[in-house]
Amino acid sequence: MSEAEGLRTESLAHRVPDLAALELLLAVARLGSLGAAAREVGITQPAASSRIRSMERQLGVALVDRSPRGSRLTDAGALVTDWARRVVEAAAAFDAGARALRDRRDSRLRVAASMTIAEYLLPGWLLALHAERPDTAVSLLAGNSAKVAELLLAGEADLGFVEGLTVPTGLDSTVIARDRLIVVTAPAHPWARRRRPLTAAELAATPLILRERGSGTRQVLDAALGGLARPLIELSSTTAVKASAVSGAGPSVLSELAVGEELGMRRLVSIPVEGVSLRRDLRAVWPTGHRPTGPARELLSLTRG
Amino acid sequence: MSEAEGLRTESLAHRVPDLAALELLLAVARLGSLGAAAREVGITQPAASSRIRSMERQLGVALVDRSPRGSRLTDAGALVTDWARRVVEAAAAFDAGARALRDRRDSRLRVAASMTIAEYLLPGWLLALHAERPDTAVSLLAGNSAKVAELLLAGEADLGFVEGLTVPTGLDSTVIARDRLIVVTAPAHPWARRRRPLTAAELAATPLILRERGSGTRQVLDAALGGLARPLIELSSTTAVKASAVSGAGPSVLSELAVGEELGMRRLVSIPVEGVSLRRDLRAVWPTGHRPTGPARELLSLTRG
DNA sequence: ATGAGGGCATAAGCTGGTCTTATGAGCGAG
DNA sequence: CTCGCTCATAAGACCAGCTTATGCCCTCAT
Repeated sequence: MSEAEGLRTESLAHRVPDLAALELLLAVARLGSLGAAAREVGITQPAASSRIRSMERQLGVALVDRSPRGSRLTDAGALVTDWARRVVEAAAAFDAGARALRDRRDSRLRVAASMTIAEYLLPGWLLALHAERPDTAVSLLAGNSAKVAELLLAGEADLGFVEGLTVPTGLDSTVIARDRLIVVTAPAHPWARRRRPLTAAELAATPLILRERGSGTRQVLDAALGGLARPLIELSSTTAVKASAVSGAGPSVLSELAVGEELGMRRLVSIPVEGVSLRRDLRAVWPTGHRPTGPARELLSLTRG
Repeated sequence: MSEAEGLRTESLAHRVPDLAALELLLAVARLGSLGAAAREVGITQPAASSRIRSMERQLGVALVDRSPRGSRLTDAGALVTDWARRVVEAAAAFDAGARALRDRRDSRLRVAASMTIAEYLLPGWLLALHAERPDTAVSLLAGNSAKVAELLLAGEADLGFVEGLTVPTGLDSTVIARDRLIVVTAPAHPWARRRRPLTAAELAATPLILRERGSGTRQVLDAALGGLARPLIELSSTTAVKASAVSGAGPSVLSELAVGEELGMRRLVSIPVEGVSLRRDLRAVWPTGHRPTGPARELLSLTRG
């Protein structure tokens, strides 16, 4: 309670309305009425009125034009609503993922996935599946390729997703997407100012921030360079690798799935490379002969395109 | 209070921990200790302990392994944390945008931007700027190209961003990115099953869901088709157009910036087109002769790559 | 013209969640 | 063996946000 606390940069949570308020705002935008929005989210009209008002106070911006025949977003409100939609979508993905982690047993569809896929792609697929088949309970187990294969072969999972180069024996597969590994550095790194692409030899000769051996990402890189990748540090999660690269510890090689956000915000920059193929296939896998049916087939069809 | 209410699908806000809890989880992941994380976010250790515990109850998943010498994430916890990070990042973008809307006057940098750029790109740039120059207050005014030009020429904005085909007279500009308009439909639309690309003539002959005339998107499309785009409906926001297209009302033409999420989740599919260039430049603009300096130059350098 | 109905705002009171302080217990290092 | 770090538990205070009960404004239809 000291005075000094007043000077701290208050956390996001104090500056950003909570999810209930953001959902309410989206409902107001869609329905054009505070009362109707209140009904939709299951609160009373005065509660909605007060919530929107306190959100406007918090943001310091008028969001809705109230009139005796409804409420419309102001220009600023429309913009805020669009940004709010992205927060709510991220929360929906979080929810879809968390449900799948919880619904361990007795699920109609048990999925095993590699970390990168579980992290970046699966929540979206689960949302899409939920939109089409709201009552399909899905459970998720995450692990490396070997673990995914083991679960499938033991009958403890119905459908798997892997990102390595090889398909584990005993499994059939189909390619559902392609991924590309890219070389990234912090913007301050000398490589960021190169005018010519990096050569494979240069890449192989430079110590890199890498995932541990055995990860799908590392496998692909080692294969592309002929088993030569030199680690500067080895870290056990993609997130740790990214954080290290952003902080300028050195160059790294990461899936473009993992670094989209960082590239967009220029926390990392992509370095062109020539003479080496860093593409890899993302595959759905299942025990040989047991073509996916039912919910598994449904999910699979959502992932292809 | 009827019993039936217990059966309603509870809203996201009831199933997703609030932002403060998610930030706390990220701090625990980074620091490896509940107490240290508590200090970082400015609460006491028991509060952090209880918050994490109730989050675990809410999600039905154990997130951290507690030990007398620290706390580490479980496997499921690591996954949840990665999903949480995306929610927090979306919230940070929301916050950056909202601050810019609020800080109207007396800002060191006044930005005017077209809707699409304000909606999809600017929050990320503002976050990056804030990371490098935490004390730069930025204000944002959104409008169409004409409005942006007007603000710049009246000296009410320091830097503008537009997405149209032409640069308004009296302004200098530089291309900061390229955008592409793509033809999209709901997955059920016949076009989604075509094997050959759409021709320009087919596109011009088909009524489309479009933004109103005068929007940057519409300008580009009209120019590419020779002024011929036929509207099925005209809507005044990108969001409304997307919603209409997702619902299957018909094909639409939208910026790839706007539909990334929808394509990823297969709520929309992209239809290849031949014989027509739907690329457009995104430009930073400023009054002729007044090259951006100071914060404006800083922001500009973040947007280029 | 006049009432019905939908829209929003305000006031008062309750409730529940979440924080704080205070304390205890496990483990490791000096 | 004790200090220092970890986390857990208990008790009480506090505050935010909800509901219920109103009232006013505007529009539309009778």
